[in-house]
Amino acid sequence: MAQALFFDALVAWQRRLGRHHLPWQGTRDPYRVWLSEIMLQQTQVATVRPYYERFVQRFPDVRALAQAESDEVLAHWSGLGYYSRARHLHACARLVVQEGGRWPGSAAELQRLPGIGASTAAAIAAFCFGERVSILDGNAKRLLARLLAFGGDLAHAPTQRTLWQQAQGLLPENASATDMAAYTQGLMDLGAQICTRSKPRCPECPVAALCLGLAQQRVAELPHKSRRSPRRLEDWWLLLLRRADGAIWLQQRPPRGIWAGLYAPPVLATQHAALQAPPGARAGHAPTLHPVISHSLTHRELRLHLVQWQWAADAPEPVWGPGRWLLSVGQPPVALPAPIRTWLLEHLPPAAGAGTGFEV
DNA sequence: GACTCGTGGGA
DNA sequence: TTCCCAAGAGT
Repeated sequence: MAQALFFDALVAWQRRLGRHHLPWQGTRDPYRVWLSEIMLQQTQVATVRPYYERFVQRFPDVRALAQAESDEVLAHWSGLGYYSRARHLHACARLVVQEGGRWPGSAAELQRLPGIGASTAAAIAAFCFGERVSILDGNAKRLLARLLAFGGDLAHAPTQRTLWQQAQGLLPENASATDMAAYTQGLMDLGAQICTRSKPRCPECPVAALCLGLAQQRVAELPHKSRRSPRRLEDWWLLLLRRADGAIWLQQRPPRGIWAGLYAPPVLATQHAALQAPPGARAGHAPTLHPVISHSLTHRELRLHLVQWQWAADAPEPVWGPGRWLLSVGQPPVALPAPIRTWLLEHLPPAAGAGTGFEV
C-alpha cells in the first residue's frame, strides 16, 4: 500500500480533527510526556486525567518526584492500578536526576529506563524529539491490523514484532519532527475515536480508501487475538482491628504481588485464622462479619471477607507490622487499594472539622 | 513464551 | 452476567 499517503492523511486528519487539549498535550517537556505515557499504560484517558492533574500539582518536575518518599508517590497512584508502574516511575525519576536531570535523547536509550518499554519509549521520543519511531499500543495494533488486513494472532510475541516492522515501514524516510508528533498522536486519536473496537466509524475515517481490512470486509474480525485469561476464585480474610476512636490498623503489603507496597488490613489465608481473637483484641467481644466484597482483577476474582475486632484500649501496637493506624483516608493521602479505600470511606469516622469536602 | 500485575467502562 | 480491553512492561 502507499505508505506516504497513509502518513500524510493521518497527519492532516490529526491536525484538523484529532485531540489537542488533553492535560499532557501542548508541551514537549519529557517529564510530563513520560508521566502521562506511564499512567496511560492499559488505562483509559478519562481515568488518568484526574490522577495526572493531582500528580503534576504535587510533583511538578522530575526533581520533586525523585525527592519524594515512595509512600507518597504510591499514595498519589492509589486507585489507578498496576502499582509497579509507580515503583518504576519513582526509580526512573531518581535515575534521571542522578544524570543531572537530563533525559535520554532517543527511544533506544529511553527504553533502558525502568517502566519504559518499546511503545512508551517510542511515544516519548516521537512527541518530545520527533524521532522517526513507531508506537504499537492497543490503538495502533487495532488500527494497523485493520488497515493492513493483518490477521496474525496478536497474543503471540513474534506476530507483534512483525506488525511493529510493518508499522515502522509506514514512516516516510524524511518525516519531519513535527509530523512525527502529529502522526503518533494521530494513531492514538484515530484508534480512540474512529477505529474503535466495536462499531468503528469507517465512513468518517480519513484513510478508509487505503484500508485493506475494509476492502476485504474483515474489519469486524480484526485484530485477531487468542487466549483469554482464566480467572481463579480466591477468598481473602481481612483482619479489621478497630480502635475505640474508630481508627483501623493497616499493614504495608509485601513488595511483590497484588497491591505491592500499599496499605491494607492484614490478610489471613483461612476463615479459621480470622475468627481467632488476635492478641490485643478486647476480651469477651465477638468479631463483626461485614458483607463480602467481590473484587475482580485481571487473573483473579477476590472475595474479601472483612472480620472486625475491637482493639483493647490498653493494648500495645498490633504485632502485624510495619503498619499504621488510619483515622481518615483524606489528608495526607494514603496508598490504599481501591476496594479498601471504598470501604474505609464508608466506615471510618467523619473527619475532624468535617466539611472541607476534600476527604477523598 | 507464558504469567503476572488493577481498575473501570462498555457491549 | 460475563467478557474484553484500555497510550504495556517486567519477570
